[in-house]
Amino acid sequence: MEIANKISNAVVAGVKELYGQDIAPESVQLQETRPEFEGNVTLVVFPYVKMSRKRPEDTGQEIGEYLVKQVPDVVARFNVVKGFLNLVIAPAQWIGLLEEINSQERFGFTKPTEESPLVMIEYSSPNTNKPLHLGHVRNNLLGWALANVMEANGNKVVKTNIVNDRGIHICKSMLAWLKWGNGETPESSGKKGDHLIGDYYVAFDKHYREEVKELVAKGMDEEQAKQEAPLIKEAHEMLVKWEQGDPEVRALWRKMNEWVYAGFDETYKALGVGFDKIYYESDTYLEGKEKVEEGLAKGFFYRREDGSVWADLTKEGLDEKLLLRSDGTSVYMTQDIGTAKLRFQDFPIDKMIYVVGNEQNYHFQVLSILLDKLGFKWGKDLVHFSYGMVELPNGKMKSREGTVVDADDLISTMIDDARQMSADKVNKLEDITEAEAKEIARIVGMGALKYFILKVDARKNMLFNPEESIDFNGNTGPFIQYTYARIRSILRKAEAQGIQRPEHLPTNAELSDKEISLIQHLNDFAAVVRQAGNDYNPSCIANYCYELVKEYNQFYHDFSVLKEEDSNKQIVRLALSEAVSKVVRNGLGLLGIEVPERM
RNA sequence: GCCCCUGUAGUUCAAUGGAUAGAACUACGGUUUCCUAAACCGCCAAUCCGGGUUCGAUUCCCGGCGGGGGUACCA
Repeated sequence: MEIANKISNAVVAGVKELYGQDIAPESVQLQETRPEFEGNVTLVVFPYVKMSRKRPEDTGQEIGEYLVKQVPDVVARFNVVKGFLNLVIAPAQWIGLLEEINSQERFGFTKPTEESPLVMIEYSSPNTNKPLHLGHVRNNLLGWALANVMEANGNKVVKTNIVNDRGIHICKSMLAWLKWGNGETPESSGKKGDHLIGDYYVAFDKHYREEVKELVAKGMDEEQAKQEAPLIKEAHEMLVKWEQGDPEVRALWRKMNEWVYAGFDETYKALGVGFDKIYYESDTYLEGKEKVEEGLAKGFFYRREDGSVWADLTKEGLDEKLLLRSDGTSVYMTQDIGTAKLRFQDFPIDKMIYVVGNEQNYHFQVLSILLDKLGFKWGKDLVHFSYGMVELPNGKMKSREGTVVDADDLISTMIDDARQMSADKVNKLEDITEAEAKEIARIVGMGALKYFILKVDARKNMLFNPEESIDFNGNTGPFIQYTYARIRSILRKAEAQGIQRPEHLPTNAELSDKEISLIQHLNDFAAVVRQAGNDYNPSCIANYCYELVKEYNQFYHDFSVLKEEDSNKQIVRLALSEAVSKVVRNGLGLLGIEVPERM
């Protein structure tokens, strides 16, 4: 960055002196020089041809001459190809840059201060009637990664989760459990609590559909049958009892939710995600109603004849939106308003980020307007971090059709596969304990899963094929982890041999083009972290880590570190290796991917 | 119908408006006396179609076509 700044400023001065025009330093377009040309940094000169009124080649020549004259310690020499001015940077600059990268443990990160804005990130937000699936996994990994990225960009971050713990869906599970459960518990069955509840949800649906089918066979039309089926009526009665605070229903609800939470906690732990503050819908939905009444009193909303409450957003180019049903019960929007109220009471939020799938884009557009009207200062600029769906080869995941990829199954499969993979390797580590092997399999298996999901642009839908297991070779987490482990091995051996990297690198050390290019890429890390924060998109970090490691790997076969005779070169290579391992560790760390010291 | 997102090798993914659009997987062929072969190298292969803006468009704008999502008492 430092080098780019120096060049940018010099170009600004040059354009001023040569052509008498003022340009902004940020507008200067610099890029890495293509390997087929001599140079390290390339200035795109097309923007200046209008000012110079000369051919691109001549313009480049003039600017190049100016740079060599004015900043000789930075720009050693140059050449011009078409409209591209290729600059050769003085080697000492690169050494200085490498030294700087190595001197900072958290290179590229900005530390939050007391004055930093407080960003709250909501993610995960599960329903308590079924276990987590692959879609939730994407949500959780993105939420966690984004929280890390925001923090690395100098924000104070509060991670939060809103648990949808009430509603008709939970009543369905409860009812099924009462009818067919025979008192089954997680302990008695050996099932994880969330899976147990999920099974009863499925059981409800199965019996319910049978009932509907019977009614239809008797001549009732399908819509009516869906309303009239005894099971659904019973579930509704249970929901009413719940709302009335019926002790028995509430006790059962509490018990079964506890089972689910215990199950979720296991999954969260395996995924390596967590929260600073958890909200429950059962606590927030009444707050939402209150807030809506308040808005009604202030004239933001209106009540229809049937008693339902609406927001008219036609002026904003949207539709009218229901806020309270005619029977007075709350809807999704109401609950989100209530949750916002509690959150604002609990924290001085400057910015709110909701990690929620893109199927709810419209919902958040509306929520933003409503919160703004209701006086939440961050409402207008709330961020809906809208990520794409995970699709299966035959379409979307649908729990009713049994086409869901269960999170727990997927996690254990990945870890088992990683274990299998290392067992198959010819050169597997010998002096390894069982516990260590297990831990490595966990890190690698989870690394493969997390990277697979996080490398994809969050906004886009992505495809997961359950038939093909997630790869461990190529553009994958394990590939990066493996390189990291090898570098660590080199560093351990260097230390054992008493080879030390001095604080200041030898300024006269020679650098190859590839080494310079690697330093440039290391330096890019800071910009990538910033970009991830600005775009709310962690995927660029994943792809960056891959590129960096791939480049290092190519080196690895070209040069030796420990066997290099020239001590200056050896020290530089050691420093490079150390920098790569550090940047990769920090980069993957932002994504929630761990690195093994050996594998 | 209306609104939003999206379209890149056989497949899964990249590419601040910049030079010859990159990887990976798959197929085939090489490379271990050498810091961990979960590696490296080689080879085949793509911007949905038509306009526009620009010195320059996968990228921005308009129009088609294809895919996904949303659309007022589900969450």
